[in-house]
Amino acid sequence: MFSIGKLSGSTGVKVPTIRYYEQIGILEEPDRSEGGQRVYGEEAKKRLSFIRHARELGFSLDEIRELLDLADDPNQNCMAAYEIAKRQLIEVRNRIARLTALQGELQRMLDQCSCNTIGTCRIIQVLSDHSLCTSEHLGTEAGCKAS
Amino acid sequence: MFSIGKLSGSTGVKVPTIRYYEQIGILEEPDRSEGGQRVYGEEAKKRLSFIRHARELGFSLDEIRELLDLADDPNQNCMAAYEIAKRQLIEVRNRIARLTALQGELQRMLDQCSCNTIGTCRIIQVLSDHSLCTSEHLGTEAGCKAS
DNA sequence: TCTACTTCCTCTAGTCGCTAGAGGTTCAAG
DNA sequence: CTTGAACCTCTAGCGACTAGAGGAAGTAGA
Repeated sequence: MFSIGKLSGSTGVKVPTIRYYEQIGILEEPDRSEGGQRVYGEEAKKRLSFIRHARELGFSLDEIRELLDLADDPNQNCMAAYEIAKRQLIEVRNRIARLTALQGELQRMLDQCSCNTIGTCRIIQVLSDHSLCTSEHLGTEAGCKAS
Repeated sequence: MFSIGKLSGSTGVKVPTIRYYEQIGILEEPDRSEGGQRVYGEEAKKRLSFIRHARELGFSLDEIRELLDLADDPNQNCMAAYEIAKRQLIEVRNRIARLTALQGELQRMLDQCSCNTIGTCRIIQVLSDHSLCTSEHLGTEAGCKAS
């Protein structure tokens, strides 16, 4: 029996995130104390750990919802889980490929920069002119900075 | 002199995205036709191509704003641009490292799955129990599926 | 028991980089 | 002159949280 803070501490999932998971329905509504505060048991902890681990492995919350449904029914065939994981693996591979192309391009940019004035700066030049790039780095691999 | 549609076609940036860039101030407000429609010149096209290319290379719009400011002043020292690009390269390297760990873990999960029932499914087991993982895959590399 | 302090509650709004849609106007071709 | 595409503004939504306001509940020490 723990409070949301203890649950957070023991799983590494932040308190507002736990409440968010409850809100979107991937975590059950827990019992409440007399004063109305959330009280969790072991089952909730297991479920939250599962979610956290799956998030770390890059699964979306929708995929996790599916995986949790599967996990709740131990007699089902696990082909569906296999498919979800396989899709994720392919996704990860693609992202690695795109990022590797980016890495090469960035490295080349930096290598060629002699750090004089902006007017002659290779970095600015390359950004201005895609044709100066060697590889294709076309993936939309942008805007998802890890925190 | 082109309309927003032509600009979109020649740069590969979608029309609403161009308007969005204007709204957040990284693209100048263009002249307007008598009827009030946007009319762009070569300069806008160059700037938008720059933005697009930088986005492809994974820079955030804030970083692009900085890079554009730098590009506008050709006498400045390009150290600042170098730093921005270097930061980005480090970021990309980190993401590759995290994703590679994920990839390994997912692969291992799939390899061990014999596809019987959920009750014995290795995928579900691994997700339930982090200690079954070999490598550390702790990065928050989640939720940013490429489109 | 009182007090102080931490933790908890709900609610709303913001993050990033767009994307979608409503409801209306302008433009270009035939 | 008509048609239909492209344009306009505005608001709201996506995913997965994060931040903050304003207040209630729980807990540890005096």
